[in-house]
Amino acid sequence: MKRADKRDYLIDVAMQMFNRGGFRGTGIDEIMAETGIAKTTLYRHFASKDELIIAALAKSDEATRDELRTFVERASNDPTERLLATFDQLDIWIRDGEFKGCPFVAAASEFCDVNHPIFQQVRMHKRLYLAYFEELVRAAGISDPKRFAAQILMLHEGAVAFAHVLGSDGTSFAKARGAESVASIARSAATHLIAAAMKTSSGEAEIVN
Amino acid sequence: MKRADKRDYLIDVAMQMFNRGGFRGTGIDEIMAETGIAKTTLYRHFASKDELIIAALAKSDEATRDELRTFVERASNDPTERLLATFDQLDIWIRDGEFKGCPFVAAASEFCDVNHPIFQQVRMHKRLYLAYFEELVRAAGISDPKRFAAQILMLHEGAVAFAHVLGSDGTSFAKARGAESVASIARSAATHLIAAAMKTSSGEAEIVN
DNA sequence: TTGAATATGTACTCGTCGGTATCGTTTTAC
DNA sequence: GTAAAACGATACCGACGAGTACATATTCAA
Repeated sequence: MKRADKRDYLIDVAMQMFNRGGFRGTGIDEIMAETGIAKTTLYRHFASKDELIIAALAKSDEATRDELRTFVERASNDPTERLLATFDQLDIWIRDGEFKGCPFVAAASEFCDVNHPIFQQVRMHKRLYLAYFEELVRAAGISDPKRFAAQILMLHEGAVAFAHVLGSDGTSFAKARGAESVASIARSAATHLIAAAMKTSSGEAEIVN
Repeated sequence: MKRADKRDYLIDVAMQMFNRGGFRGTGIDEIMAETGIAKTTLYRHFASKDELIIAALAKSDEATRDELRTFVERASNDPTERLLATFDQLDIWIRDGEFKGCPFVAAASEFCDVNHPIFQQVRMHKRLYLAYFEELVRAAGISDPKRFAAQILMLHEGAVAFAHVLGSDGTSFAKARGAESVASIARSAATHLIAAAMKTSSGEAEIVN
């Protein structure tokens, strides 16, 4: 394995383990054991555990945003449908057996000092996510796209937290109510929000609460 | 200070510190230093740190649900207004300088094994929260209250995560857009959802996505 | 007042975890 | 083919954190 590949492999495995066991909860030694890469080598690639975490989050940020983007572009050409498609992708993520909530939110909880570089990394990720939503909202011709994008993001984050704690599959909620997934419930909420937003932006400016 | 009071004081201070510095991030020694209570005494009250955490979460669960309940009951008699009032209380919480995201969600991230008693405690808390929302939704005469309550809870959780990472005050979002708070944006979304739900439940059963 | 329960303080154990040092081996680049 | 860089293994360090032991002081009930 080439040097660069080794670095990438390290990042990938580490991210997976952080997801499963938390950031503070996953030790360097465990990452060593799992990857089969020596500690010395690890520390030649990353100056510290924190830097490994940051690198892992950075790569994950890129990857998830890319995936979302391509998923949305393939889903439809209609801007409104595209906005809704983000919930379909969310659904896939949540249903996937590895789902353990949003690792970025988890990182923000574990490294809760706002000035900590890891927290900053998380903030950057969410800003970019929000910016992408804003782009989609703008394309759909909805007024006050910043605000509406925030609402959509909230629905996403909420669905993730909900599914994480209450269980996406079976445990407590989903099973009780047919087979409707958490993400699809969020999607349905988004549908109503979009309908309402379309109505107000097509007519006169209207104040709703 | 009486024994029981000491226990309570311990729990309160610990919870505050967990909020600020995370659960794993806050050491027993720091709690000692902050409370002025000796380690021996602490361990006479709680068998382990985990039990202290569980006790702290349990008390916080009671307290927050009680606060919400009384806030809502004082806010209005109209069931719909009551549902919306939950967002006003959310607003107060988020704006409060101590806000660091939801400690329950943080706990679920840090103790991410689903069978861990701390995770279970978190799950229980969210179930109770959800049940209360369901109660409010039912009172408002909205159909499929379980589902709708889930949507409201998602909006809440989403607003909390959003404000935690992106900053409720100033940092990146709120300041840019006038003085509108994250919670009030979520509230506005809830308004639209309620309006849509009222419309469909007053007429014929209607399938919306 | 006296005895039992409870508190304090300090010092200690013991495991873990992040990070380093050393040294011999393998790979890569030219 | 050879030098330089990268890798692996193992042992190690220092810090910290959870939890205990123990000897002393304080409260409180009978």
